[in-house]
Amino acid sequence: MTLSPTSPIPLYDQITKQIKDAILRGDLAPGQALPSIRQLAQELGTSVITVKRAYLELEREGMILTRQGLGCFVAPVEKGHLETTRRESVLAPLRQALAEAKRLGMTMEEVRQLFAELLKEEER
Amino acid sequence: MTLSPTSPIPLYDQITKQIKDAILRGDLAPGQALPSIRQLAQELGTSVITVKRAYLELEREGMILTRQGLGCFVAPVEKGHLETTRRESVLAPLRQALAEAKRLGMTMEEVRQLFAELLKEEER
Amino acid sequence: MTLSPTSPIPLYDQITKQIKDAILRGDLAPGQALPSIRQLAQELGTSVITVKRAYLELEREGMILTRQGLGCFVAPVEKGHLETTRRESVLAPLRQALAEAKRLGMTMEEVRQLFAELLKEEER
Amino acid sequence: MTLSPTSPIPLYDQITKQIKDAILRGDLAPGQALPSIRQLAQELGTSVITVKRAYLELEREGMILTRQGLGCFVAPVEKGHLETTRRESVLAPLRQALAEAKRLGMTMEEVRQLFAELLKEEER
DNA sequence: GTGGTCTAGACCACA
DNA sequence: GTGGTCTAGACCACC
Repeated sequence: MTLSPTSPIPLYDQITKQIKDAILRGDLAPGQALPSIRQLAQELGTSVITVKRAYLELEREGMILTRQGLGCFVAPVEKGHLETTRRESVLAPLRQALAEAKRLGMTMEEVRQLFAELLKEEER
Repeated sequence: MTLSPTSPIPLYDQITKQIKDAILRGDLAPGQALPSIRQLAQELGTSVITVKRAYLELEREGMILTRQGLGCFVAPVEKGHLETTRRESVLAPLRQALAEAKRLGMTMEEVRQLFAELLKEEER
Repeated sequence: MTLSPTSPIPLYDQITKQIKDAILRGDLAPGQALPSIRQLAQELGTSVITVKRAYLELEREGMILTRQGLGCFVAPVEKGHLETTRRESVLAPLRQALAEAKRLGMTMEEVRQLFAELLKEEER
Repeated sequence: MTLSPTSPIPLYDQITKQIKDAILRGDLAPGQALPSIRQLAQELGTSVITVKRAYLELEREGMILTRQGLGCFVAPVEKGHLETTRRESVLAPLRQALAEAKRLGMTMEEVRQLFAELLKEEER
């Protein structure tokens, strides 16, 4: 896990996002312990407060649980809910692209072509 | 043109974006005069400075020109450049979606399906 | 004579400067008549007010004289004064360059080299 | 650092310029923290916004980085780029002087003499 | 503590 | 009329 201190994205958001991705990817399984706040802060070269805020955010979203004195753990979620979240994470920017295309008076056919070009690039 | 004062996006960014879209869409032709800073500020119920900042940003990006004492005008841009910018505006979120998918360990085939579903929804 | 309406330099300044240069260059001799304000305004595609302001500026600097009902004329200046002004016009930016070099902690030797390089480029 | 409130040069430009010079001179090293916006504003007896605008301009030019909640820092630039910028800062007014000389029908030899005289004055 | 945004109102220069 | 600059003071988000 790495942080970009110059990015316009807040540090705590960067942490939140990376942990969330790991959970959605399945790299962090439900029930698994997260690194302690202090440990992670040291590892990332940032302050304890920043990591704390990231964990707080994740807890608010129901992704993790905090058990006093024991640490933080990945929340036990249904597989279906996880899958939905995964899909939504990708659908959101796709929707944004379509909205932008509409605002610019682009036809859906044009967007489809742009998307096809992009996929080809990826496959190279 | 309308502003959402509750949006997390700064007002001046909202203004910048909408004018940029209008130019890319062709609704504002090169050489055409933009509404005066004061007039637009009054129309949007915002401050003169907020509009000015939006115009300043557009000028920096080369989208508009400002002539002291006369007003602001859409910059004379090559059509090719305009088209490139149009494409990029849609490509950017599409790229973001692909990057997100990769981070989540999704296959390109899955992304293609999500995109197809979205387009179907749109056509309804 | 041409004007750049998008330049940050005010239109009236652009006019003032070009007439001044013509006088210093000797293209406009002392006593010679300048084009009428209206004529010049039309030629430049600008307003009468702007040209008037340029002429006013030149009169204030003693470069031209206005004779009611007759028009404007290049002022009769001593040749020595003209020569001094010519030198000063070039010395001013040279001084600025030296001042800038000092502020950046550059040695005079370095500046001399930069100047020599520039002259070589010119001779090509 | 000092400001001249009567100068035709905007205050924020004066600030921008002085900080830029300090960086090019090497007085402010890459990574070094700049004074906080509020602190500098108080020190200069000007408004917070004026300083902020100066910093914004420096950031756009890539001279400094700003990190939310931490402050502003001199950007890590390659030494070569710094040197190029240094040279250009002095070359620009030199070029202007040559252009002016040409407009006045002066020979390059005359300009060379003017430059030599200036350097002599400096050495006194 | 830091920077980011926004307001209301003033004064000046330009066309 | 237009844009360009500056002020004083407010509220928010981040670290």
